[in-house]
Amino acid sequence: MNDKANAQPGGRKHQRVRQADVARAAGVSQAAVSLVLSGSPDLSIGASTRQAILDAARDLGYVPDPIARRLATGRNNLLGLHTFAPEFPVSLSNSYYPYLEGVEVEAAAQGYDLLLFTGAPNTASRETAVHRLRLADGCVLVGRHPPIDDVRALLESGFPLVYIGRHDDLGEELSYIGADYSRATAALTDRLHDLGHRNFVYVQEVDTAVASTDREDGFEESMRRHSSDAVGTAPRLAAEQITPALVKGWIDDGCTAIIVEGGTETVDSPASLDTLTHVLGELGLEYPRDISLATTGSEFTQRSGSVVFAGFDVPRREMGRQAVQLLIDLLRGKELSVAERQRLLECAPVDGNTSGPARRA
Amino acid sequence: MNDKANAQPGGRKHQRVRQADVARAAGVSQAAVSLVLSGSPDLSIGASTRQAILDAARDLGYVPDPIARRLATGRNNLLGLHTFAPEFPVSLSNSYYPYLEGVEVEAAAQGYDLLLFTGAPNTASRETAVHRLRLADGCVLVGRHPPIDDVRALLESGFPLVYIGRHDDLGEELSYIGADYSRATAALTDRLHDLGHRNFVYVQEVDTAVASTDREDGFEESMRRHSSDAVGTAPRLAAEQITPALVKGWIDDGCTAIIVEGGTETVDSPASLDTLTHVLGELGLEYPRDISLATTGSEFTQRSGSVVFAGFDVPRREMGRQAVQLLIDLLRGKELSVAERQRLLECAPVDGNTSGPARRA
DNA sequence: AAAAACTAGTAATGCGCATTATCTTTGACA
DNA sequence: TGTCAAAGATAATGCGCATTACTAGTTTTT
Repeated sequence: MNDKANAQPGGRKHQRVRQADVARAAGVSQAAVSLVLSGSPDLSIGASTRQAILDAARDLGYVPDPIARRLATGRNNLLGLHTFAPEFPVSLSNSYYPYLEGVEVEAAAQGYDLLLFTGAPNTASRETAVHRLRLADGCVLVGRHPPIDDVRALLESGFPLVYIGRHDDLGEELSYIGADYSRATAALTDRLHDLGHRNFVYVQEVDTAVASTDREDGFEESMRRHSSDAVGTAPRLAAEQITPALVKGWIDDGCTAIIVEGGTETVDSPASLDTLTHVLGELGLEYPRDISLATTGSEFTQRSGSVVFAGFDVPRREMGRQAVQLLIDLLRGKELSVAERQRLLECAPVDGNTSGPARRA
Repeated sequence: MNDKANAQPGGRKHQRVRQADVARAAGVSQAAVSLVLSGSPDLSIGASTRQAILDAARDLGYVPDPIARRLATGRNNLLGLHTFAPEFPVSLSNSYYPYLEGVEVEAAAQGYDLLLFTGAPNTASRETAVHRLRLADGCVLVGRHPPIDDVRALLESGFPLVYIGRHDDLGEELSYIGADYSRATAALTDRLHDLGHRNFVYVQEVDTAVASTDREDGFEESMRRHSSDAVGTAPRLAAEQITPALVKGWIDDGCTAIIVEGGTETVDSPASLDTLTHVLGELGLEYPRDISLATTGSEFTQRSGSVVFAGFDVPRREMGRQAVQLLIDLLRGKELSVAERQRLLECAPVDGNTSGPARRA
C-alpha cells in the first residue's frame, strides 16, 4: 500500500511537493509559481493565473524549501549565534545568558530570526561545525577560547562575523563588541585608592583570556599611576588555593583591599569570590569594616542578604544588542571604519556595600 | 583599492571560494575536488592529485557551503528544536528547560548537532517561520499551543517531526513523546483517597491545553471510580481568583485535599500554587495538618524550607531524549508502528510532605 | 595478443528555487 | 490599418555541491 521505499533518501523520487508540481497542477510554468509564491506582489502575473497557482499550492500542500531558496538568493534572514560550547548556555547563572538576551531582543527588533548553534568542538564534527554557521547569513560569536584557526577561515571566506568580547588576535578584520575591562578595572582600583587604600591584592582566574588580561592591565595601570604611595600584587589563583593562611598573610603584609576577578565568561559560578568571603569569615574578618572587597564584574549568583559587591557592571545585554546591529550593518555591506567595527563599551561603576574607607594601619 | 561593490549580493561575482576555484588552481575538475574534499577517502583519485587539491584548497581558504551541500545530498546532520515561543526558553525556572537538556544530550550522543530556532510567530514572518525548520533534517517541537495548520503542512510535506507532549489532533501522523498525565493524576488522586480524603478540589489553569485536560480527565476518572464515597470539583481558576473567601468556602464544604495543576509547559511560575499556599497561611491553616496539598507535576521554583509538594514527576529530560531517538529513527526511514511513534511516558509518584491523612470531619 | 579488469579522472546532471532575457498576445493610438 | 507598448507568461540559467555515467589509459588474465 504505502510506498515506503520513497521514504529513504536514496529511493525517494519526489517525496515533497515542489514548485514544479504546483506548476503542473495549475497548468503554468515553474517560473510563474515562483513569481507568485515569493516574488513581489506587483509582478506580471494575471489575477486568474495567480489564483490558480495559489489554489494548487494550497491543495498540494506546498511548502517552500528554505535551503533551495537560500542557495538561489544568497540570503535567508537568519542570524546565527554560537558559543563554541558543547551545550547551549541556558542557565541563568551562566554569564552568557545576558548576551543571549540582548542578541535575541535585537534580532527580533530587526526582523531577523535566530539560529542557536549547539555542537561541541568534538573530535568527530569539529572541523565541519564551524562551517555550519554559514547556514545563517551571518553569525554572532561568544566564547573565551574560540578555535582561532576556524574563525579565521570563516572570516577570510567573507562570512560576516561579530564577536562578543575583544579579539585582536585576528587583526582588524574581526569585528567585535567588547567591554572596556581595562578602563573599568583601573577606575575601580582608583576608587579604592580614593578611599585610602594603599595596599592591594588582585586575585585573578588561573585561566588566562583576553577578558582576564585586560582586567589585569587595568589594575597594573592604576598601580603604576599610584606607584608613589601604593602597592599591589596580582596572583592567579584557583579557588581552592585561597586558604586562610594565604589571606592572613596578605593582611599581615598590610593589604586593606582585595579585588577578585569576576564576571568572566566561562565561569558559571565565581567560586573564587565565594571562597574568599568564606575564608574571611573563618578569619573573623568583616567587610567592609576590616577589609574592602571588590570584583571586576557583575554578580550572577544570588547572594544571601543584601550584599552588593563593589565593582562594575558589564553591559552584557547591550553588548548583545550592539553585536546584532553591527552584524546587520555588515550584512548590508555598509562601509564601516575599524573603530566602528571594533568597539569597547564602558562598564558602569558599582559602589556596592563591600568596600569602604581603608582601615588605619 | 578594495572592490566594495562585490560585497553586495547584487554586485558580487565570486566573493567566496568554491570548489570550482580550487579545481582551477589545482588543474583538475570540480568533481575531483568534491570527491577529495568530501567523498569517501578510498575513491579513485591519485595521491598526487589528491594532495594538489588539498593544497589548493588550503591556500585558497576553501570553506564548504553547507547550503549547497544540503541541497545536493538532502541531509546535513542537523536536528531542529522549536518552541513556538518568541524567545528561547533559557531560564531555569522555565519548565521547558529539562526538555532542552534531554534533547541536547541525546542529540550529542547520536552525533547530531542541534539548531535552536528562535522566532516568534510574529505577523511578519509567521508563515515562513515554520517552514524554516526544514533547514534541519528533522525537528523536535515543544509547546502548549502550536500553530496547528502550519504543523500539519510541515507534516504533510513529509518533514520528520516529533512533538514533545501528546498531540492527537493531527491524527496518527504526528509522532510524539508525551507524559501520561491522565494516569498520573488519577493515581495521585487515588493515593489521596487512600489517605482517607473524600472531598477534593482540583484547581486547574484557565488556559486549556492537552496537558491540562489530560490531567483533568485523570482526576475525573478517579472521582468516577470513587463516586460511591467521594466527591470533587475541578474549577478553572486564574491565580488572582484564588481568594481566602473562596478557599474558606471549599473547606467549609468539607474539602480536605486540594490538588493544583502544575508543571504545565508555558507557566513559568506556578502562580496558582504560590497563591494558594499564601491564602492558606492567611486563613491560619497549615498543611498537611489542616489540609492536604498536591500538584500535578514537578516544581521548578525554589521553595523555602524543605517543602516538597505531593504529586508526580514529569520525566522531562527523558522525554527530550526519547524524542530525539524517535526523530532519528524517522530520519533513517525506520518502520515504526503507531504505538512506537506516539508514546506516553509514566510519571513517577512523589509523596512529598504536603499531604497526609484526612482531617476527621 | 586480445579480452577483461582496474585505475584515474572528467562531463553531465540535478537538488529546488529565483531571476533574467525572451517570446507571445492584446490593446491603444495615430 | 499598421505600429508600438504594455501585459502576461515562459525558457533558460545559475546558486555550489554530490553523484552517476562514461572515457581513456594501464595492467592483468588466459
